[in-house]
Amino acid sequence: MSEKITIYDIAKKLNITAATVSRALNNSPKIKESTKQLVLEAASSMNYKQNKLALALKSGRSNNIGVIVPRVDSNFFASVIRGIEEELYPHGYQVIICQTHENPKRENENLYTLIDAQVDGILMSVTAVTNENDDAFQNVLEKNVPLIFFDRSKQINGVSSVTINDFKGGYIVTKQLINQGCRNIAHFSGDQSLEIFKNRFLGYKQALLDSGIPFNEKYVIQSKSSVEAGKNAINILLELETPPDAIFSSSDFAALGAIQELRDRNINIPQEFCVAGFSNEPFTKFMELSITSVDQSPLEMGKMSARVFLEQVGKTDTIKIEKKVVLAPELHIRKSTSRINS
Amino acid sequence: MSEKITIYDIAKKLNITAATVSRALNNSPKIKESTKQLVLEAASSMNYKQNKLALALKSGRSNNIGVIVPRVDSNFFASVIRGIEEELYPHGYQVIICQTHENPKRENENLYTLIDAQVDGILMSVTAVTNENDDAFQNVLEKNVPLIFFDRSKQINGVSSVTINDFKGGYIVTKQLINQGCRNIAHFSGDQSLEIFKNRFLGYKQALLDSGIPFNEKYVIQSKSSVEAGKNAINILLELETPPDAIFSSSDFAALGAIQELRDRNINIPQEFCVAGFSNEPFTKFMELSITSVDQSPLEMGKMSARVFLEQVGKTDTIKIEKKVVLAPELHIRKSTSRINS
DNA sequence: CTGTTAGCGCCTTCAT
DNA sequence: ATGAAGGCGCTAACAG
Repeated sequence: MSEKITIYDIAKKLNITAATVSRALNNSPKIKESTKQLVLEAASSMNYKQNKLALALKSGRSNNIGVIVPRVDSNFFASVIRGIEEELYPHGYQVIICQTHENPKRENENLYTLIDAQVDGILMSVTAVTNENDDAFQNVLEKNVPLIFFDRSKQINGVSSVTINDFKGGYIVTKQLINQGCRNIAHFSGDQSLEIFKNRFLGYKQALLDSGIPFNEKYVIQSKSSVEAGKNAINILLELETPPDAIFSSSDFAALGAIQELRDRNINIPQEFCVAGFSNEPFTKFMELSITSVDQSPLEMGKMSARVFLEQVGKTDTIKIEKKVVLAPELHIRKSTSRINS
Repeated sequence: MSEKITIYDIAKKLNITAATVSRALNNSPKIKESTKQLVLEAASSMNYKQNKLALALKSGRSNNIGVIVPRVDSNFFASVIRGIEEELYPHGYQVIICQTHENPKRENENLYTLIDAQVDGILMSVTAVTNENDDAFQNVLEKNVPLIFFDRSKQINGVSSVTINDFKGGYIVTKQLINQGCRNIAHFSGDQSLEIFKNRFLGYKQALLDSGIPFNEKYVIQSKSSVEAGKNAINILLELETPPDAIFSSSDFAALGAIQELRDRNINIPQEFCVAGFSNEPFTKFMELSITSVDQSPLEMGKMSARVFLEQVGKTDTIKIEKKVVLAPELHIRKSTSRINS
């Protein structure tokens, strides 16, 4: 019952050859309509299933695409993956998930593993910008496997990317803080070797300049994306002789940490202190004191990455199609930075 | 440069045969140490990579396992997937993700697609309990592909599952509400054709009985897992002539909706009304009015499912190893049900 | 210890 | 319109 049945079994039953069966199944025009019917019926009655592995071996295409992310249990990455899967599903691609856990070595392994597995493309968010993985990326390109970066990208010739305009994101959120009357605006940044964090920072800086507010280096703190890190960071800032009156955090989690700490110190938000985050994590909306944040439209980012992949796949041209898609960030203004209505 | 190089290329270069190369690469004891070295060196210098597809075709094993979930962008499922990936990674398995979007038809397609793709196992959370997909499940079993349910399971002979004790979860959370002095405890349930929701409900009911509190059918409302659904549900309850003074919701999102609505009506939580949820979504902890919820240890559930798979894979015995792992739920008591400290 | 051969399941020229 | 034969890359008897 569970025996694998092949086109040879069908051929034998019909007293024809496997080649004919193959052609019939693939709807080749060279096959007589009558035999085509015969084959189709036999195939379904015998419960025939094409062996994708054999097909993949023969064609060199696996119909799998690999997705590499730092971790899958974050709302942002999970949403991107959802978008990718939804977009690729109708095209018959399966999505293979890899996690780096922010470890460049894992990233390296994942890249080689996916290539070994003969994926038809790799969509990924870069973990770090060491160049120790350059060989792995080169390997991907040499194998002519489409490589697409989303969100966290890396400058490599011939590689497409889908990102948001992080500079603008940083800019508009900072402007909002300024509009609320804040003048001593601090910034929690991530690892600035990653472009996304660098650009958010630059947007922040530019907004200050454009408003005639001097940039203060002491107001910029590099912190991890966690509640704990946010608490630590705000504590450092509050020790300054001129403590800030607002924070733009590159991470919603760090923003939350700051808020919790401020509250413990009975500092009124948003009246005395405004806080804004980045990523629009679900909880920012749900909080009683909802948190202003910049949305990165992860679902759309995933879908767009998938579309870029679909455009590139199969194109054997050595002329690399390098496509840079930049999505617009969207500021969600909430209570944590709304002095007007509070 | 990007040409695929095979064991034949290595063989040719070394004037030996491909079989020898294969054996050397696989560290066969029959190969002279010296030639083994030669082969290894040649392989690395020629940048040889094994073609997994050919291997898979030959062995019938793909080293891929399929994971089917309703959606990937929920903290619970994402965490389970993370657990699965982490556990299987050291064993060389890749994880293929499929989403059903709660659509039985998609579930059916996903099952067949994964079998077509020759996955070595399927780990899944069932979408619905129609029996329209019975053929698809049977197909999996006939192909002798290990099938493991996590969280949402389905009673099928020979299929293992990893779940939590939902009955107990419903029981302990209801007990907590009773301990806080609540006597008119309502329940938001999910689709009770799914065992998890049925069991949470039964636990709730039992807790009431054990405390001598009469069960009131009108207090049980079936609602979707969304903020909006929670609002609708609470509004219905508040119309009753004896409105409840507490809710145990099978969904954190619905619990949140209820809380928002209660707050709009200036009903004091937890003093006048207690609310508890289920799943321990991140936001339940982050809220200023943190929400009591039952943790399902999704990471552990994922790892455990993976381990059960690893135990079963390769066992060709027709004696099916049916293993039922039940994890303990953990109640996280927070402000929404804590009258003592507030 | 190494070479020869066959085959995993499918597709695709080349004949007929 | 169909059959025959070779090969995708690798492994596993079976020889020697």
